[in-house]
Amino acid sequence: MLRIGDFSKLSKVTIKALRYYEKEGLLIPKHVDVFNGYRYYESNQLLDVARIISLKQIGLSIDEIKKIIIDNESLEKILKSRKKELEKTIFKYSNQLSRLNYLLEEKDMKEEIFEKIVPAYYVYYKEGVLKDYSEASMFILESGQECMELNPNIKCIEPDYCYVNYLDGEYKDKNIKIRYSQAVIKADKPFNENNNIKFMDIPETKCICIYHKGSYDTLGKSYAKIMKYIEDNKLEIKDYPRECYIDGIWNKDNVEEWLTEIQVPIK
Amino acid sequence: MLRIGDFSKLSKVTIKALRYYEKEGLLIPKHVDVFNGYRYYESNQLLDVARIISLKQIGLSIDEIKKIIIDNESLEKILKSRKKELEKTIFKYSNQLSRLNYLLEEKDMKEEIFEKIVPAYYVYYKEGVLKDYSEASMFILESGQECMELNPNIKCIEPDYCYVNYLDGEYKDKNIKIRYSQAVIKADKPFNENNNIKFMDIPETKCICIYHKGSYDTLGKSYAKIMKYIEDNKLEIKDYPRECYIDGIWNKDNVEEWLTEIQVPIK
DNA sequence: ATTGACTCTCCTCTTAGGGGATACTGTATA
DNA sequence: TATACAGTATCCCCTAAGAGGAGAGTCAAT
Repeated sequence: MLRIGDFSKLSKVTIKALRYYEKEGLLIPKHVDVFNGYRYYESNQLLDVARIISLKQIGLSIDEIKKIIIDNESLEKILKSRKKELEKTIFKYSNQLSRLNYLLEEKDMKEEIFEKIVPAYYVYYKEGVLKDYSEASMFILESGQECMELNPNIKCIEPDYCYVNYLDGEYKDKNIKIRYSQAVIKADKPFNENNNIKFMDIPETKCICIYHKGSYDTLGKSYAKIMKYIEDNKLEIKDYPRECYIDGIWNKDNVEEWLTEIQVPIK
Repeated sequence: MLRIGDFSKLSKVTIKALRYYEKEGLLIPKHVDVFNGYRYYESNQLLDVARIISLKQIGLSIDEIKKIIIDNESLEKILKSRKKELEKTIFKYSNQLSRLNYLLEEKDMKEEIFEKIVPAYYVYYKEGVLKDYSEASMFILESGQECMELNPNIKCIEPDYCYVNYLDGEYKDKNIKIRYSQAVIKADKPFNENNNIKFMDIPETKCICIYHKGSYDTLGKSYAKIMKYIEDNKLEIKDYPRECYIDGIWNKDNVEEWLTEIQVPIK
């Protein structure tokens, strides 16, 4: 019979861990002295501790190991679920590494691009063609008015979520095909549509995002950055980028304070 | 000014997290109402939260992010150290996956092989050639006696650690070249050696291990298992396997209870 | 005035033990 | 035989990054 210290040295498992495994019911010493509480292990319990260590070394949690050893659950089932989890984990960390390398390669190392999951929304939208960018704000304003006339009781969500998609495949500065969308609160009855104003559900989407501060003249730079990022990290674009307006002429006089977010939906 | 709920929706960061970041000094709301404690954020703080999220998404801890944002430490330094850590992490999980796949491929899925770090020891050893395996126990016994005669005050470590290496490159059942080693407590003066008994330090070693229960006749099966494991997981053997004796004829009458551990040093 | 949605602080919980305090035991030495 | 010291026991606090919930206060609309 071995006292805990010797058993610990033989098994190379710390005394703390052995006591913890006992508490969890994973490894009960063969004998515990009634008077002084000393734990006594038998050398063949090294087999039991080896099993625990082996399972730990493929990354199973104590709870999972308990399921296997105590509740006699199917090892295969647990291993398969662990495998899936492990593959996900490795994918996650590979992603992180890729982003990290991207950052280290950039000279300025601007850590401003991030990922988020944009929830599902219900939006009205209007498409149109602009002669040039200066018409954009008017287009947006008119879309809102037209929708309100059509549906006087409609309400935008709060906080606001509205964005523009550029529907041309390439960059243009004339005859720009545009779609303006604004998230609204769904009502019991469907809203009225017309030739211009339509409604649709947009699903939850994972997006790569960047905030753009200041004038819209330099938006192109932010687009370029985010596109380079997506390319470098081998991500796949799933839909038109969304240009979301947060602060602008409507609430900030100083153009330096305008804030726009570009969201690129990815797979 | 945005209340925490709206700021949370805009940034897609939970309220709990926002409060936590404030507590950590990472993101202080622009204004806190003195009377009711309400936090008010400005929309341009979305840029700050984006930076935090971006750094979190390459796996930096809050403490590391604090170093960057609050203490203004070199981003490059932190990113590089994170990169090293990340590469280690990915290696670790890839290892786990490889072991997991090994287990899933085996029909019986015996999770009995494990890895451990065997500490450094100081050992005496004796080499010799056995006519066949039946001579082994005698060889071991005589080694011990010879060493004791040479060094009457020598003491083995407790618990015992002793093992045999088979020095032939291939399997043999006659004229087996063997080395028996036993860990002892180092003394102030070096011990006496002779032509048979030598001393050496063995360094700390990472080993793949398996316990073998029962008669030595079936040790070959355990060797085969562990070697297949090492091959399947593409590990590199660094030294002769150690056959460590834990329980045997000296303390257990029943051969079924004999316990032996095979340790294969790897890189 | 009331209701319901928001917000506040404070508390506990999560993993797998590690570190340390304090008290008791067992054994070897003087 | 007394003592020193190494080993063991239990108990409590700590980890990271919030999540979950309790209980109380606050805001805006009806």
